[in-house]
Amino acid sequence: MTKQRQTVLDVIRSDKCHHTAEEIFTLAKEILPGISRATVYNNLKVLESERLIRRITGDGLSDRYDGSYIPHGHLLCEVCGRVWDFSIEGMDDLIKNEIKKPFSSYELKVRHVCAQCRES
Amino acid sequence: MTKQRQTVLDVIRSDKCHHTAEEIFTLAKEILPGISRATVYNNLKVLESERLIRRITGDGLSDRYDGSYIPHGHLLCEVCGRVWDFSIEGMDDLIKNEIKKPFSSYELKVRHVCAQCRES
DNA sequence: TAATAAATTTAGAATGAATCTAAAACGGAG
DNA sequence: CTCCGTTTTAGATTCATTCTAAATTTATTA
Repeated sequence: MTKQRQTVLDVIRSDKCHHTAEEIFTLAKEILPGISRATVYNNLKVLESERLIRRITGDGLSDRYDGSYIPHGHLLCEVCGRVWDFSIEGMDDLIKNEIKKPFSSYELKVRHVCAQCRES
Repeated sequence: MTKQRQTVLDVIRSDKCHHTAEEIFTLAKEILPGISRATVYNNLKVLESERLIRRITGDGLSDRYDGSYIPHGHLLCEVCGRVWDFSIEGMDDLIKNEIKKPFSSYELKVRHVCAQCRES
């Protein structure tokens, strides 16, 4: 665990909101001014493979990163791209019953327009 | 409905498999050799907005397009990117009960490695 | 602690899917 | 047929992400 990797993890964990790689890069630079974009991307991959973070695919917008491991749904604003969590109890069983095969992960993404974007 | 738009729709509907934009472009060129990549992308957007097709976001790989409107889950191979359908009865109610807000669409994506990719 | 091997970092170049541009072609209403 | 808005086209552009190769850091072993 290098100081760069720890910083990336700290940034992701320091906020309920789910940041993009670019936002994480900007925030990490405030702590380690010399950090490179490639290092952020490298570490996002490593941390994801260690299951310390989870990538939320952006549906055309940038991907975002989630520091929580508890399975949950994502409510994605189609306009600004921000993501909120919601619980999805029983989803695991629903999937197991349907596909009857091993699977590595799943994601439930619900698209809407958030209150803030609806106003403007 | 131009002949280009009809061709794109025909290509998407002519196969159970869910093609990428590039594959649709290649297949459309066999029917209309002069068709341009931009036209394929334009029409994919138009057809999606008319709810005649649905975009399946590729999770890092290319997006794919689905000619079916019936809500269903997608089983995505992490290696080759191909997508299979499965049914998700009761999902609509599950989401409505959880988020209690209007939403425009949702997608359940399950990731695995398909039999073919597991072999090689 | 020194020597060596392995992993990580860095800046910038490269990739590739998707979008944009502006000019040309098309299509439908009258 | 004529006009005007829409669509098409080729190619340039964008932008997130990945790759590269050299330099640095970290870990291992002596």
